[in-house]
Amino acid sequence: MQTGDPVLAPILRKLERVSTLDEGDRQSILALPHRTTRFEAGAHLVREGDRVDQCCALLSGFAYRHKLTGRGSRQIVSMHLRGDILDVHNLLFGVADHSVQTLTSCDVALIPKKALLRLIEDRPAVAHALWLDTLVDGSVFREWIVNVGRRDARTRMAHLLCELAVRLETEGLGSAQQFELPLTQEQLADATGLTAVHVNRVLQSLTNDGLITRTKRSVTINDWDLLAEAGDFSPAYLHPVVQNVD
Amino acid sequence: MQTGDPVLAPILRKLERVSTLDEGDRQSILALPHRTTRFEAGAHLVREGDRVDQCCALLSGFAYRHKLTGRGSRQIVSMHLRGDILDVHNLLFGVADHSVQTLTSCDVALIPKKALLRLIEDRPAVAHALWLDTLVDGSVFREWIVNVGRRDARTRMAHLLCELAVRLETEGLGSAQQFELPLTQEQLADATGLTAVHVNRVLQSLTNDGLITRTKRSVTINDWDLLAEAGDFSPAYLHPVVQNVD
DNA sequence: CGACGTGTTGAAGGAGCTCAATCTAAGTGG
DNA sequence: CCACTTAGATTGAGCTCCTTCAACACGTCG
Repeated sequence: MQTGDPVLAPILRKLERVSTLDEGDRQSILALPHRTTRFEAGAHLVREGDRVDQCCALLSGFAYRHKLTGRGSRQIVSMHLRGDILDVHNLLFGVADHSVQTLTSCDVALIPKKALLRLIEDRPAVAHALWLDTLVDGSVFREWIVNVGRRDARTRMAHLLCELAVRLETEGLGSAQQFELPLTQEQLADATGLTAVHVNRVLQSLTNDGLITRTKRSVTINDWDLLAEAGDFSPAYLHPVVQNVD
Repeated sequence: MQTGDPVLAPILRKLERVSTLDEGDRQSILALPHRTTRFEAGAHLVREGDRVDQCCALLSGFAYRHKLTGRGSRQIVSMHLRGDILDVHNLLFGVADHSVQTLTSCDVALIPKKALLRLIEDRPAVAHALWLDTLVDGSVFREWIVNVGRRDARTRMAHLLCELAVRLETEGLGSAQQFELPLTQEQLADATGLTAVHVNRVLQSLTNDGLITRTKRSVTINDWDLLAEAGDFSPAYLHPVVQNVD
């Protein structure tokens, strides 16, 4: 992140990766009223069932969304990093249907719902960009359904690592070769629908096969092609760039 | 479905369940240019990788979206019935990131992408409604991740049955007690991340416990509360009604 | 130091898978 | 109307991937 950037620049950059905005659109996004708050790791930004009247956008750190089953187990449904808007849905829904929690300490911009709704009315291109953003979200959700539904544990884990690597690199937070993985094995388990114990074994399997190297929370991908192959990963579902929408 | 309805009425009804439209919005939706086509069961409406320049909306019958893994297994990521727009995402993405296939024979309205894009520009309320529709889609995807990731086979199956029952009833296609289930056990397996054999056993388990009764492809839910309990089901994620968005 | 969160390891059990056979219902053609 | 085919449902048996439980290791932080 360049210093001197406007506070909301990461959000703008994220939107501009998938959408085209003009100068007026850009200015009105950067000028959104907001309150920047630092949250500690593990803080709840939104709880399932909350009435929400502001929108959270991640300026730094990592967060995730999750749901609890009635039996008490937890499923992480998405991971988020800098630039991600965490709850556009809450903008239009009244009540949160899932929780959002920080993974690391995070800087979060809290934007009043009304200001965003006004922006959407005034700036169709921004509305369009936000919509596209939720569509990309949807695409990632679909891939996650496939991942937990139809891939075995090792493949699932490799897939998740690949996704994180690509997204981190896209956002300029490390190379696809080497990045910080701020998830505990328990959290990795909740993201992959496994148990922490099995995550541990699967990580060992990937490590022993030389696909990755781990030191604490840092992951090195030794051979991208091999890991992508092991994870049945192809990045199209991330819709990383603007596509031709004639 | 009332006879004499405009052809696109089911789509309008669906949108109006989650959003508020005025008379002009309504008219412009109903006046969308389109071609109505009948597809046989099992027809591909969209294939992963296709360039798409029209949008499919279901007027009758059942369809589903799915992705294939590199290992050849299939995961159904969502079910669709009358009134559902099957590929809004393709409206904004250039290339389909998953396939859409009919389950039964279907009447499908094919709407040119350009017409829809123009509608979105001209009618902010319609754009808003379509966006909300994709947000509801997203919410359902999240619940499916939870279902496949964290619930055991029996619970998963019961959950899917509950979802279908609620959605069918909402759309006026049968009561929540009794409805047609047009999925083979193989397709149910692909929707739940199980195998057809195990789906069979789980259905037997639900039947033997008296929760449901099956005859061919028709399902009767004997005790809604019990099935919902067995399926860890609560319908909030379907966002069935307009919520207060002040 | 002790407590706690996280990672690691082992052993045992089970939920769900695989494979393969059988059954049923609904065509389809003669 | 019957022989034949075929898609789907059902059943059994064996196996395996992943879970569960429980112990221990390690680092950090009060």
